[in-house]
Amino acid sequence: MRRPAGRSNDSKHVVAGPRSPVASRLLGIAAQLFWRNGYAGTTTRALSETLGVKRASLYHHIEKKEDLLYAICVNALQNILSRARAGVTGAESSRDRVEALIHGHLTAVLQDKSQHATMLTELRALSSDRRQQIVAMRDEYENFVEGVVQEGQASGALRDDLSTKLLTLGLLDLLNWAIFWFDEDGELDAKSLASAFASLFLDGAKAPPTA
Amino acid sequence: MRRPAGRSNDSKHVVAGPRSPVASRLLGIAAQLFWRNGYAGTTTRALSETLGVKRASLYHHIEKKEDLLYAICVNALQNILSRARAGVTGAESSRDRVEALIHGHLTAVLQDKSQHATMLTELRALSSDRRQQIVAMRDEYENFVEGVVQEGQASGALRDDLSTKLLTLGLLDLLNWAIFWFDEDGELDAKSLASAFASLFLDGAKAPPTA
DNA sequence: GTCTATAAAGAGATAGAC
DNA sequence: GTCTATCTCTTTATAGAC
Repeated sequence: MRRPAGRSNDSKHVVAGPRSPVASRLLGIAAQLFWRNGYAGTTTRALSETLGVKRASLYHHIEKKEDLLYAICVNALQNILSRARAGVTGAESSRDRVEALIHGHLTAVLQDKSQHATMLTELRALSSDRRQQIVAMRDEYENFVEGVVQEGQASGALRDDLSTKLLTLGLLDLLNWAIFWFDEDGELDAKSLASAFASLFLDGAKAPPTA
Repeated sequence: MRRPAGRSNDSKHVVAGPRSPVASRLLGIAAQLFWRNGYAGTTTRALSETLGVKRASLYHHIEKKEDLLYAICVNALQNILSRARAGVTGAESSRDRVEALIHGHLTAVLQDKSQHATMLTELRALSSDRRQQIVAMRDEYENFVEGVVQEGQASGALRDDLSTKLLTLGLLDLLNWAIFWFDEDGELDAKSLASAFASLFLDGAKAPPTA
């Protein structure tokens, strides 16, 4: 788990690892604990106990704790980027593309809250080398979002009195941090939330003119 | 620093402590380190070195590391609640109240990013007793915001096809997480950002009808 | 692939002098 | 209010048997 995942064919290996029981559960468990207690606040003891193995057994699957954080970040970003791209590609109008982006982003992050939240908040704990790689992937995604917004402005679908950057950042704020309060067991499912937030972002919170 | 701050007159004591040099810098330094490295990732060694004293000297000012996190959370929430309340009180229309809330919230959190970011992301590291106190304060603030939104809907200023809760959560997402990318040395100052986000939230990102 | 045992370093916190 | 010195516990990680 030492090398960057890049976009090569072995990236799935980083994500799920060999099919053995512990390896397949490792990333998911780690993400849950990292999200709940933070990366530094999660001990290898807690990891091994949750997995049901002794501490030393962890080191058959990873070289060090940081490998888990790195794999989680790569995983989360690959996931959201591919989902958002897939959604946007199928859409026909600029407005549809923005809506597809919102749906893709929200369904991706809400389906795996722990991994995405960990990527968003614990990136700082990575070694400088790996952190730079993850930041580059994150920038790649943000540039993609910015491109969709930019195209929306150019086509006249989105307002252009606010800068592309600011619209993009506002949109990402709205989308990323729903992780903190979204309840998958609540009344609202991810798709409904996405529709509501698409309308909120595009049409605003103001009451429409009564005509 | 062991007892809850409540709203009593000694709350300033929790915030700034006695006027001695180290005590007055303690919370600010701690917030910066907690934000950069996380609470668990910040050692008392790092704290004391940044302050320029030996580690043992810290314990003249606090009983334990957690005291710092608790004081930062109390501080941040008192600050934002009083600013938002003050802004909203002066406004005349429902729309003005929403705009005042956005301005108050953003200027409060952007003026002290470290403390607010720490409160938002490191709350989990508090003891269960203190965490409950902070969550109660946070809920008090969120209820205040929800009240402003609710009143906006009742008065016809805000749309009511989306639930009060959802509008409130969307608004808080937009406002809270600007901490992550706002640059106080950048071109955009906090007031301009607040105006832009107020317009984005209320009017939406869609281009207005050309008519 | 998992285990017992242990190394080696780092953590939070305290005692008591000045 | 700060210091030196130290205690005690926990941490990540490794060695080597099974």
